[in-house]
Amino acid sequence: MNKASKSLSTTALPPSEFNQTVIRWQSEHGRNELPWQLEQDPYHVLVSEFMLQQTQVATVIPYFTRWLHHFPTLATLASASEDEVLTQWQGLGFYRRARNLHKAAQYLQDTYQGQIPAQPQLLQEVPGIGPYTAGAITAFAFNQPAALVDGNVKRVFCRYFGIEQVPTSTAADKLIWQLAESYYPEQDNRSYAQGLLDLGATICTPRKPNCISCPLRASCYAYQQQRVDDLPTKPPRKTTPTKPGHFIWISNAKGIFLTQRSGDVIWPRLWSFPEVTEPPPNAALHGHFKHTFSHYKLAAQVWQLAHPNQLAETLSTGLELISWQQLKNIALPTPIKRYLDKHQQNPA
DNA sequence: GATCCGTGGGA
DNA sequence: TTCCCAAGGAT
Repeated sequence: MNKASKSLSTTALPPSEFNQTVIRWQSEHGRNELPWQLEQDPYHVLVSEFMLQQTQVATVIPYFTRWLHHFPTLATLASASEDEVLTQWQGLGFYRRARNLHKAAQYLQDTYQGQIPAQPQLLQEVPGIGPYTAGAITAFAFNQPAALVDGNVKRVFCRYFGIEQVPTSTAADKLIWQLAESYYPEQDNRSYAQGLLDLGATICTPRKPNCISCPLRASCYAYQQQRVDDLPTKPPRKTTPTKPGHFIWISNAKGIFLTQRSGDVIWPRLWSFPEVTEPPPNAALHGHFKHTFSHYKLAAQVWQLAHPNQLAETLSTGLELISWQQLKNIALPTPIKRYLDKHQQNPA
């Protein structure tokens, strides 16, 4: 017995009873009609898993539906342009996921003739697929045995097994993955994996879990010890800084001058007002907006200039005049899109 | 190991 | 208003 497992719950069910309990509960109370569950198409699972990375189901659903309409197959996605991909992703956030999904489709076309492998170690070679997504695709697309650990699994396991370490720590991550490897079933892993996620999303929630409806409560460490509100252990919270930002508004009757951002900044490869480090001299304030990211807040000021040549030499990227009509066909960050919607009526 | 990367909804 | 956090991965 290793050090980590010594302090774990001694009332936990053995794997076979645990996973059968989860499977039975899933068939009765789990989610079985999500859009990516309707047809057992590995491409649908692939797309959904990329979109669901750090993003809630309700947010993903409309994006997923539109995506399949626009890119119905892996081949259509692989042959699409990056701009087209980003336009379909705009507003969903974490835009690297979109570029990774695009690269993944091309990789799968080139390497496997468009077939998605059913083995986690092969899947992890695919751009944008890490340990969780590899297990998820194996389970959900192919109903094959594999472990998977996401935020739901971490929360359920921390409570059920009495894991005290902060779930984002390396120690907890290693322990939870070891448990996940020990507990998945050889048969019916799709229902088991879905059941774990469903439990975490609908019963074993971060706040006010509905323990009375949980099929695992009788053998759950946190429930028995009345420590459901203590586990998983909260990490120390950090304050997010507020950063100033300066954007430039240059418009005329035809359209507005925008720039496509570089690939290694926030909003990579999306279009926005040109951004500068300092307000330009003699510029009038056109407006302002605030926006909250995952790790900082942006307090933006938008400065108005009459002509693009007032700015050209201070910018690293080129300006393009985007017609007012074309705005709906390019990928815009949400606050830029919002600002444009607000000011486009009187664009002067 | 720590940081970066979006956005929206709920309490 | 503020804070939390969601089917994580890459660097």
